[in-house]
Parts: sequence; C-alpha cells; structure tokens
Amino acid sequence: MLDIKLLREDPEGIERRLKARNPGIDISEIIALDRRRLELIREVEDLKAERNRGSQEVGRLKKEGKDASSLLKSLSEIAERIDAYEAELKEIEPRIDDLLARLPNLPHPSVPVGKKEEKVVIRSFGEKPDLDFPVKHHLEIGEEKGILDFRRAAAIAGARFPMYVGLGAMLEMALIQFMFTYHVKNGYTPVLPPFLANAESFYVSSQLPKFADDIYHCEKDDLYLNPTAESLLANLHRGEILTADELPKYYVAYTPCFRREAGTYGEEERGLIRVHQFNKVELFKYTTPESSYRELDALVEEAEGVLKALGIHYRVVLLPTQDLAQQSSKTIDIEVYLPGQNRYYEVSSCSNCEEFQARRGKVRYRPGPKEKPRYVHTLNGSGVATSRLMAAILENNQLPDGRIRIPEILQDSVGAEYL
RNA sequence: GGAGGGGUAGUCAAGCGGUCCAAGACAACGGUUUGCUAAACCGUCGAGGGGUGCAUAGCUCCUCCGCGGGUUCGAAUCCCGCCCCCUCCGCCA
Repeated sequence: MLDIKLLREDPEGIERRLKARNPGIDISEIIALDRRRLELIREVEDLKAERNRGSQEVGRLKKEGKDASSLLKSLSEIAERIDAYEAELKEIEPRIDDLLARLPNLPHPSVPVGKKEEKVVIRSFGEKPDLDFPVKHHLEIGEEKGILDFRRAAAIAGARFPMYVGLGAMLEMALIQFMFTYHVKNGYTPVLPPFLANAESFYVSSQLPKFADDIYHCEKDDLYLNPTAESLLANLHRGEILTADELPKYYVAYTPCFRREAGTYGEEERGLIRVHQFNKVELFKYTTPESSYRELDALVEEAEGVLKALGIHYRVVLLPTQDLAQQSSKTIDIEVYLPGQNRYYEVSSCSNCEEFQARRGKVRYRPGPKEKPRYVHTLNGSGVATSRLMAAILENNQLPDGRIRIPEILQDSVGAEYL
C-alpha cells in the first residue's frame, strides 16, 4: 500500500514511476476521490466540533435546571448534516482504499525499466553441467527410481500434486531439514506458522485482493491455504510498534505452499516445475528503512548459501520493473539450471517490499524513546523452494550409469549415497 | 457446538449516559538531589487523520476504550451482530 500523501504531493511523478511497472496505471480517479474526501472531512470535523461544544452546553444547562430545548433542536439538525456527509464518506473511502490497494509499490531506482526479458544476470555459481550422455528429465528419473508417483497422487488429489515415495520422500525431508537448520544457524528465528490464514493476512502481504483466484479458499471457515509463508510471516507483528533494538528481526519458516495455478501450463512445466503443492523454506526480515537494501543483498547471499552447500550451479538475476510482484520495490531471483530441459528455473525470489506491507499491517518501530513510530521495511526470500530444487538435484546429479548422486551433506539423513 | 467470565493506552488497572479532553500505578524518558549505584522528588510520557507551517517543530480540530452496526443532542458506558482469550460441559484425531 502506498502512502496516499505521496499521490497528493506528486501525482505526475508517482504515476510515471508506476507506469514503468505497468503502462496501464492511471491514478486520476484516486486523486479525484481523495480531493472530495478531504473536503468532506473538513466539513464533518467543523460540524463535529460545533456539536461537541453544544452537547457540553446541554449538559451544563440541564445540571442547572435550565431549558435546553432550542439548543437541542439545532444540535439535532447538525447531527443530521453530519450523517449526510458521513454517508458520502463511507461510500467514497472504500473505493479509495480498493483502488489504492491495487496499485503496486514504487520500484527502486536500481531496478531496470522494462519487460520480463530485460532481466539482468548479476552473477553465477559453478558451471553448467556438461553431461556427455543422454540426459533425462526429472519425471523420467522419478518414475524409474520409484521416488515420484504423480499417477497415484492424481487419484488422491488430482493432477499436478506431487507424491514423494521411498528415498524420494527421504531426500525431500532431508532438504527441508537441511535448509531450515542452515538458516537457523545463520541467526534466523525458526517458525512453524499456521498453514491456513484469514483474508486480512493475505491482504496485508498483498496476495489479496489481486490474486484471489490463485489461492485455495475454504468457504466454510473463510480461510485460505498458504501459498507462500511470506504471507504468514508478514503478519507476525501485525499492529505492533517494535522498539529500535528489536530490529532487525530474522525469521525462517517451513511450510507447504498451495497454489491453484489457474491458467495454462506449458509442456516445459511438466513434473515438479509447477505444482499445486510444494515445500518451501522461507526467509523473512523486518528491518529499518536505512538498512533494508543491505539486508536484501545479505538475504540473497544467505539463500545462495544453501545451493552452494548442495553444489548446484545457479545464477542470480535482477528482475526488471514489469516483472516485479505488486508489493516489491526490488526483486533478485536465484535460478537453477535444469539440464533435462536446458533451462533455468527460479528457486528463490528475494524482495524488498520497503514499507508496502508494513503500512498495510501497521507494523512500525520507534527509532528512539521520544520519537514517532515509523513503518519498518519487510523483506522476503525463499531459502529455497524445493520441488524445483529436487528436480535440479535429480537432473544435475545424474551419472552415465543412470544413478543419481545425493549431495554429500544430505547423504547421512537420506541414508544413501546414490538413488 | 453449549454455559459462564473477560477484552480500556507499552504493561497492570479504574470508570458502566454529560466534569472522560480516559483516573491511578508500573515501565520508559528528561531533570533535581547525589562519592558511585540505588532511593526520593519534579516533569514528560498512546495512535491515526484534518487545518496551518519548510517542517517527522509548534498551535488547533476530529477520531480511536476487541471489531462492526444501532439508540441519543451526547456512548468506554445502553442495545444488536461478530471475533479473540479464560473456565467448565459435549464431541473428536
């Protein structure tokens, strides 16, 4: 959520910056409604001041046993006028809120302006594996080894739900446990949050109102299934005023993530690439505005640490304006390479949302004892998402003889060296 | 799901139609005193929004007592609906 004061002060400048993300953005309706809103507030507040003075006078007159009937009559007229103005306000304010809630965050100046394709590769780790034998797709590997069973999962839940079996299940659990512990050792507070959450929570993190169709919804209880722990962790301090010495706060959560993925899938998204349910270890930071970009860089490095430890080749890319999620000012993705398809896939997306989510969730901190509360900055990043990480391991670590080498640090917990 | 109790500022807590512009205490902060620490004393001390300011400074107005409605000239206080917490009962992995 942007501060409406920014729109008032510099509507052209703000609109120009937002158009870099989405050329279709037009803030003129918000500006017009807001102008009317301010007029109404002025009227209402003047009237209320008058009413309050009058009401006190009524109390005084009654105490003295005097007649207050003419004053009461004029006050009741004022009350009617207040009602009329407030009725209009009540109609206008939700419209402003809704329009404002749909505007994206302002992009950071360091973000390249442009479409998806304009993303910039910042750095990479390791080499593209050069496999001199016919490489298999992870689906094929999964079936051969009996560690992935999409067919039976489909009978249980439907298409595009994964089921890990045997060493596949062991490997998935080992990955989760390894990543979770890795970040805890780096100073993150471990959290296992609820996996369902209410609408308010998704509004704060900004999945709602825009992405209602992409989240599973339990009608009866009006709860949503977690699509990313970002949504949950962004609500951990809702409505709180933190003290300066509490910041920065680092959280790591493990959750399954559920996504409806309504729309079309391409052939290249078969298997574990795009599924309705996957496991993710999520990193989340609450920081001061001054430190948030330093913290973003650190966040990316911490996520990279996981892939380095697993020995997987990846690259780090800076997303351009038109590829940013609504709440993000700047996003850096980590992509792993899948030799089975000769393509890179995102396994981590690290964003600085600045105060966009904090404003919605009213998460603030007090810089000093006497100072006014300010909004914190929130950052999130996958650390990382498995399913895709699993696919990467299966495809990158295949050997000419058909075996799959399990990354060394996981061998003990999986209980095997090869699949 | 049922019955009862409760939700007031950072924390505790009073108030139950008009002097509430929400008491008081604790914590915090500033100061006085002080060999140091502590104590004592004095002062400051919630949030959001509007107006006026270069101002996140002052001044001023409005709103907020779990959330949303209603009654009233006037609601923390009365009425209705909902949410959350506690105790007990029922059901259940």
